[in-house]
Amino acid sequence: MIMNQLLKYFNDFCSRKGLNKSKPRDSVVNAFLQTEHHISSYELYNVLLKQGNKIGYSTVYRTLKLLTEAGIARAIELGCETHFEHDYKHKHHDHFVCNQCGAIIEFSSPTIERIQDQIARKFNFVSEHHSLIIYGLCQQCQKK
Amino acid sequence: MIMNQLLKYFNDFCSRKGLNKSKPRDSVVNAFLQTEHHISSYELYNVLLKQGNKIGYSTVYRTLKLLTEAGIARAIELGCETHFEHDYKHKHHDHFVCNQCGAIIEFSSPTIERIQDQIARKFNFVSEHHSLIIYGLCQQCQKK
DNA sequence: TATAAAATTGAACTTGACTTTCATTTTCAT
DNA sequence: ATGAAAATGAAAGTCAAGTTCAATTTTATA
Repeated sequence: MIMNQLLKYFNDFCSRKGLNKSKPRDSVVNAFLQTEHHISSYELYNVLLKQGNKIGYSTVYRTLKLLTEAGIARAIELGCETHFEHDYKHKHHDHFVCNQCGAIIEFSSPTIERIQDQIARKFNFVSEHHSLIIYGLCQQCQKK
Repeated sequence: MIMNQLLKYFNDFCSRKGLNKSKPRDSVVNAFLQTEHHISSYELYNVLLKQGNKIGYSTVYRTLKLLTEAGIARAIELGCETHFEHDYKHKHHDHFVCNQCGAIIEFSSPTIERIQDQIARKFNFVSEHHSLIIYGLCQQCQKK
């Protein structure tokens, strides 16, 4: 999806919520939409500072929360740290985490999704969402 | 496995590491071996206090780390809190977490394990361990 | 456009889990 | 028994997350 469309989508979402416009928030939204893959709130905050924005961490934090609420960002709990990635029209996926270099690699498997649903049903549990992280060694680190 | 055997196993582990014996540590080990399912370090600490033990949180924390190192306890990251469960000769399993009441329910599925290994291989990733948490509603909370 | 009410910001603070530090106490080999 | 080494636990330090509130910015209305 094109960034302008996402921007409009988010602005509409904010209007519906009765929120005012603000430059700091816009800069966070833009920076987030330009990220690839995962980013933590602190990482995004630092990206914004490096780009020369005058911004506080709270605004980054709050905007990421808004983006998540709007369905544009998706929060992933990695240990104690939350990472955010694009959600809108991106299908669910899971993650490999390299124990050596910390790389986070996405993957998705319809089979795993299906089996998880089966198991939840078997245990009379209603599955709402899930988190699967496979820890190990990425291709680069195996060579070393 | 019988508790006395686990105790011996742990004491041998400590001997090999050149650790001295200590009463506070023993009380933590005993309390942990008597738990069922998951417990956080603070929960275990409170159990010990309620039982009338004079103990500091650090000792509980350090002993759980030792137990994990020995392969008797297994650490599970649940959001920001680490829970510990019995590991020795207990097979790996995953968890449901109820979004309503917070209940943690164990399940295991050889199929899921197998497919995870397949996928890791497909992505040239060496799987060392994994964490799968399915969030949703437990049986009780569905009724409400 | 001017103004006042309402929303937003961001520095600082609070929280909660985890981890370390270090003076005191306990253990253990001699 | 005694002294070196290890263990303890109160207190302090981290780190990310979440909250507070005075100051600033935005917006609706005059």
